[in-house]
Amino acid sequence: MVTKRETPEQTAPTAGGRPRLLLLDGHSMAFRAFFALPVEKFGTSTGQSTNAVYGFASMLVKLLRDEEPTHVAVAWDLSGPTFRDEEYDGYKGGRSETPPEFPSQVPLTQDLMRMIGVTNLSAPGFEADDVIATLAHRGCEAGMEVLIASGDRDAFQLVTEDCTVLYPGKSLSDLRRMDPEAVQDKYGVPPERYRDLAALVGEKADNLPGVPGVGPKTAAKWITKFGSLEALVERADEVTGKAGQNFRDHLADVLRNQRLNKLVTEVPLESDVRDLGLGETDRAGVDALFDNLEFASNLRERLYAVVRTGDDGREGAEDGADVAGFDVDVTVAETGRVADWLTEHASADGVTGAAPAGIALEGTWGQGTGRVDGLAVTVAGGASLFVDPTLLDASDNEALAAFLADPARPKVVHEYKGALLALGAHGWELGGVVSDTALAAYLVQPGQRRFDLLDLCRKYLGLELEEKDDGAQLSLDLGEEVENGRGHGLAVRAAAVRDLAVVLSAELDRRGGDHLLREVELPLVDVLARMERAGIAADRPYLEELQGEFAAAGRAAVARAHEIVGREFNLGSPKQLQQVLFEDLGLPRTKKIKTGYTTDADALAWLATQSDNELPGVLLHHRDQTKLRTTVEGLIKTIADDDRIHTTFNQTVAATGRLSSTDPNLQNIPIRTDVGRRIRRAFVVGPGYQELLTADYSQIELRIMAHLSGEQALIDAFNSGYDFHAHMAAQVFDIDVEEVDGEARSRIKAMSYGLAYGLSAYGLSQQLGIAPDEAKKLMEDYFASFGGVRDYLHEVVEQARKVGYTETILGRRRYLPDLTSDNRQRREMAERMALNAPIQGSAADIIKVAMLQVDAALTEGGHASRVLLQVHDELVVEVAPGEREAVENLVTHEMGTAYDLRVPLGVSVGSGQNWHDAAH
DNA sequence: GCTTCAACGTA
DNA sequence: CGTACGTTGAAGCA
Repeated sequence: MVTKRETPEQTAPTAGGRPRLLLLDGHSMAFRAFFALPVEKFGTSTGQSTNAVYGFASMLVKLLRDEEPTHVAVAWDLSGPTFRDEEYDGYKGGRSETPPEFPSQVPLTQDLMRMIGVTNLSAPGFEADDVIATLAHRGCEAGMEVLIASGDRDAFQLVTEDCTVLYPGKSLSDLRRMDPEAVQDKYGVPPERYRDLAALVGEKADNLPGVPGVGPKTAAKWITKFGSLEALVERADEVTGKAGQNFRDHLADVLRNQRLNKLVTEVPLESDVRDLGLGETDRAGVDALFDNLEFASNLRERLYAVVRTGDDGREGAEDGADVAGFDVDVTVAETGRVADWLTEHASADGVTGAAPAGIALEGTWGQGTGRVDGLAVTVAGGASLFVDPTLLDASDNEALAAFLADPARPKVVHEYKGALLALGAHGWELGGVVSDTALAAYLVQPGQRRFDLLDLCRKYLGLELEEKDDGAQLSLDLGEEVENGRGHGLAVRAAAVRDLAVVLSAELDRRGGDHLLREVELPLVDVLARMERAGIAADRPYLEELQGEFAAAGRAAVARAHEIVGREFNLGSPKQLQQVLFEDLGLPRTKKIKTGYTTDADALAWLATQSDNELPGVLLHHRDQTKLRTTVEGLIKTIADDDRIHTTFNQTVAATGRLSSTDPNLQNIPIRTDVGRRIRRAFVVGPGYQELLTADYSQIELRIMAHLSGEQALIDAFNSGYDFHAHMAAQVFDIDVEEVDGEARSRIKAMSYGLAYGLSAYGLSQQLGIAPDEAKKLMEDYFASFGGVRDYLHEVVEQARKVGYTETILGRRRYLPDLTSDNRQRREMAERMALNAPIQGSAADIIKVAMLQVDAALTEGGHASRVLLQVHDELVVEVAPGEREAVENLVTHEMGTAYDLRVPLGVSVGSGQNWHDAAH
């Protein structure tokens, strides 16, 4: 699939060919692009809208490819007044407001043009149209063929045999060629009379009213009859009817319009048309810009295919033709003939490395299970099979099962884990999956939160897939209507997945994430699917007991609070709470928030110290009890029929590479307080198993900091064998480890952990409840011993600012365009993200590798024990009878050897009948 | 019924 | 003025 691209030759006119000048009206085309593409679908993770830039670029690429111009320029309006404003102060008056998402995209588009090698032009006091008119004029005089891309109809007056206007139709890519004949056909007048027509009709967008009741038809009729507007004015008396009277009444407007709509062909410009040759593209610049804008490969590839980049034909360049067409020739095979179809199109003895088949499912999944309502397989060439699982006979079922499970027949799918769960519920296995387009897209752009197939198609294939009213059906919105029989939409999805996988794979290669996909994320999907399917056993009666207890305590707190205040109010409402605390009781104000003053736990604790009033304390207690009650209630709701809780692990949500857990979230079950910790007793070993085992990494993030920074003092602290934080404290305060008291140890512990988050001296002081000066002193003392850490953190941010992204030990990137933001708040936020991402992300890398190793070792050792949960630095394993010692050794070993750091990976394990007792 | 906000649980 | 998540109830809107 990787082919060398031919060197484009459009910058050197073929022998005897005329030079061809392409002129674009920047603002008008960018504005068209803005409205052609939904702004909410085109934006970066940091809020920069990109629809106009994307649309403009993709239109330009199409023009470069189709028209092969030798010279290109984009003319832009400047913000100041033009001579037209001086002539008519209502000029462009009643224009509706520019959408706020638009203006910031103009300089971005201009930057892109410059990097591509296209000249940007503008002239003070003139509009872009005038610049274009001037260049068009000079181009024609120089014997060039001129093309003008503009969304402004005034450009039609420039049309000649040598000068064609490309005017956008319904979509941006659909540019209509307006040559003299086309103008005549459309308006009934030749281009040189177009101004006359426009003057009569008026231009609403420019606040230039024309003759009431006169549209293009009447205007053309008059101009044809009289020959020109000039002649028409002279013989105005001869014009009959109401329209004629209106014309005479509005003659001044018409003449003004005609003066204003004349484009100036003598704008003073520094550049000569000869200087507008298409220059060389700054590939690194474009790459960086596209990364910042979070554009991906399809547009990039199409662009590089049509410009001069200096390194054309380099290996690894993707052949654009492979995806450009997206020719889906879907034939939905009759159900009942599955075996035949598979034999014909997806034969088992097909060559190794054959193009993968795309798989798409209609169905649902979650809670560790799922259901398949429809399945489509699309192979190279577009042939597709649609299967309704309820209509299969035994032989079909067998053939399909064999195909799906066969690791030798490669497949690509969107949301692999969902497919495993849904298919698994029907007894089908899925093997040979070589890519998951959602996972691949996540690794390309980890900042995105959603990876809809539709969105990805738009983004990476430039295809507008349209969701039909009836749900899963998709059609191609490329002016080409497709039939939407049952299964057709699914087959299109499967085809789209195939094409997407190719594009994303190329993109991932470029970003060095290929290894991460193939060796870590993709294999992990199967492990996660089995974890979700297994679930963790829950003790329902115990949870219900807790619920009753927390509810009663909550009710008591409510009663007490009402008693104190002397009236009833909703303790759960921050708004009512503010009323009671600050208005009724007149307690001192706390920190300001959007909706008034905060009533969070810190603030309530502070309030408790500010007066003798019991209320803050009661509120705090109520908060605790309510939080615990809702947590317990949420858990009870999710207990499945098998008395187990099946969470969903999301692999494409956290920007740093961590997993997240939802429905319910089992990664935030209380542990810090004694009361909260009791909830963990509800997670118990299930029938047929002996106990739960937990294994966690100790101080993994700090160990990663030691590894990445190379700070010897920190490395030594891990190798000392002493209590880590106490050892660190001893270093900082220059005392013996035995002399370190609890206070010193906890301060240093907070300092160490805070570092990885970009904690400030102020933040540290807040957390430790000490003066800012004291916190600052603490930081200085800390860095006096561990300066290498500070140097490393600075270096990480600097490097990220330079290249635009951070990287983990396995090469997982996080893009942070805000590092160069002018907005201080955004920039500093991005800096903290930059220093945290490699640390948190590397820890995520390590535990993912550990999960794969543990899982493989359990299988290899023939153990029935299984991993149930992952909580960022901890694994929860359900241990089968008689396997405890073996599993404990195995887990400790595999977690400890997941990655070779400069310090050992500390692992501690514990086991017990429930999650609480398995702690250590 | 939907979204936004404040609040709070975990690593 | 500390990173990364998900869930809840209240409030405001349609």
